[in-house]
Amino acid sequence: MSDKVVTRFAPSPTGYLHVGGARTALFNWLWARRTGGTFILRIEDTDQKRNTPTAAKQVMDDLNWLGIGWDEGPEAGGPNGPYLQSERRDIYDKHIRQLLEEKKAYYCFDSTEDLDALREEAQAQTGGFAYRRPDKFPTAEDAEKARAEGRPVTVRFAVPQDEPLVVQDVVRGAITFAPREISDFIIQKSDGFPTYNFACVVDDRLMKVTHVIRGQEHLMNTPGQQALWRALFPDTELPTYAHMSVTVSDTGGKLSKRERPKVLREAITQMPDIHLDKLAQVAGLTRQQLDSFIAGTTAPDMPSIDAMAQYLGVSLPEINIVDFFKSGYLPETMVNFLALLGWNPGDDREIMPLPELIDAFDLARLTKSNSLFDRKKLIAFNTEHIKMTPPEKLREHLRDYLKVIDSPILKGDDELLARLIKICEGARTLADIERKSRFLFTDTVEYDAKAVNKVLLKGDGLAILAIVRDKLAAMDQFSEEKIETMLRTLAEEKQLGLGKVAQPLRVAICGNTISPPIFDSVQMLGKEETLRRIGNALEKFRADGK
RNA sequence: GCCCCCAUCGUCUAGUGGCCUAGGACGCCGGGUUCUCAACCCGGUAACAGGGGUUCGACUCCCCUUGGGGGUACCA
Repeated sequence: MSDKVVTRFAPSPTGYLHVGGARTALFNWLWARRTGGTFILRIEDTDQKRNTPTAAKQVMDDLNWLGIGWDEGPEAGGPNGPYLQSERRDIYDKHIRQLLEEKKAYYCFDSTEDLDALREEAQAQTGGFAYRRPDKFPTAEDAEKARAEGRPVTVRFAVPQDEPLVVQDVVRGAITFAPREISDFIIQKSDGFPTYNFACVVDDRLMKVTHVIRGQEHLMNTPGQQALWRALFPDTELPTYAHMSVTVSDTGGKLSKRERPKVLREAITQMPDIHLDKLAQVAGLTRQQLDSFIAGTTAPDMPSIDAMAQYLGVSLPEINIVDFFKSGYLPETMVNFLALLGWNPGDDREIMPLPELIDAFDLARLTKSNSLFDRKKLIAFNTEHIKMTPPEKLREHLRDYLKVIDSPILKGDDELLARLIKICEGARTLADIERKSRFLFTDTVEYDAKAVNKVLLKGDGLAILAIVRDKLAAMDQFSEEKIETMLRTLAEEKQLGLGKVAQPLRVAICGNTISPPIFDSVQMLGKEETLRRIGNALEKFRADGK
């Protein structure tokens, strides 16, 4: 088969794109790029209960941030659209009718309670459940009657029972399933929508998908889907399947969206003196909603969670792709890191720019076993990527980051951002740069008690600070070189390490012991503001200390 | 319960029967550099889950046990 490769990412739009989904999207995308093929984005919105109206947009935003663009799909269009399954109802209906006519599918009128009872019974007997196919299929008239009586009408696919179902998988080889293990599954729900297992097969065929790359959680669906494919499209070739390993969290269990609310809830429970009314207000929740969240019965939406975490100073594990964005990771880092979860180039390369990644990617090198998402290693990757990203590009990333967290540094122009990047060399995340430099853009200094105590109150930090103030005041040229010379000379004169001189000054101007190099920090703050802050500090802590 | 998948340092992994006294990366530990945080430099620690086979020879092949993961929906 020499046809062009076609892959697809088919998320159900239930919320933000999380790392697992991003990895699936990435592998499909990489394979399409590697082979010069097509990458399709298809939105699987067949569950009316679960879909939120903005979720598809959120997923697309996240993919775009990662740089994973689709050749066909929503917004991009394409010859095999529409790409929202909710807009393809007539297509599914047609194929359902075909199966019904060919007696390859049949109507069912069971209620939820009926099915529960059947399952319970099967559980007790054999341990496995397979829907018992009726000897005679209900007719269309029967279905009409049932509908009129208000009973639920679904359609099930009659899974062929004559031979074992063998799935050929790129990563796992041949996997054999006994046909009786595969139940006659529902292909059309009582609300008329197709189920995932059905829509997926129809669309993969109609969209000419050649490679289905997805998580291991879909492995058990595959024999049924393949049987359906053969029933629907005899004499056509099945796509190639690759079931990737799953990624689990390093905080314990499964990498799940529920982790963030969980961590926050635990943090709240452990804080003895929290003003809960204030917290509710910060989160934009009623007190009742907050109590319900703390009790573990509900989880508020993401902005509320974020707001509370920020207010309480709790850092939550990043799960969604936007979380990583907001934590100051570069998209290049995420792509590189995610690619290496369940795949490797076969040599010792790890930090790889995108073109290299694409060039090296190969489905044949997918890993079989599950992997843990190691945030420590992610940070190391980000540090490397920050180092190797060209300054202009990094500046764009920084500006995007500042926007998303709404930082006061946003006021700075390009030249200034470029300088911050330069003097914050070695930063691990964009958040490092922001945190360090923020003091340059705020009017008031928030003093960190520990830093003040250690650097200003203990020893003669204040005395040195006073001298530094006078020396700075006397300078007519306020360049970082002059400032450096002055501070070094002073340290030498006093027979002190530079730290003894620099640290009091640092705490005075930024409130803690962390900032960009002191000479740059002072110069950028400016003479007037630096002197003002030193003055404030002297006044405040001389009084306090005595 | 039943079905399916997986199993090398703490973590991600290389390894496709002899090249393995098991390699790399992150972490961790020790040392160096340093105005803070980082970054950087040098060194070190650490793994083939257990038991049976097959073979002249098993990390590599087979079986069992154990452990982990997934599925078992009118969710995808």
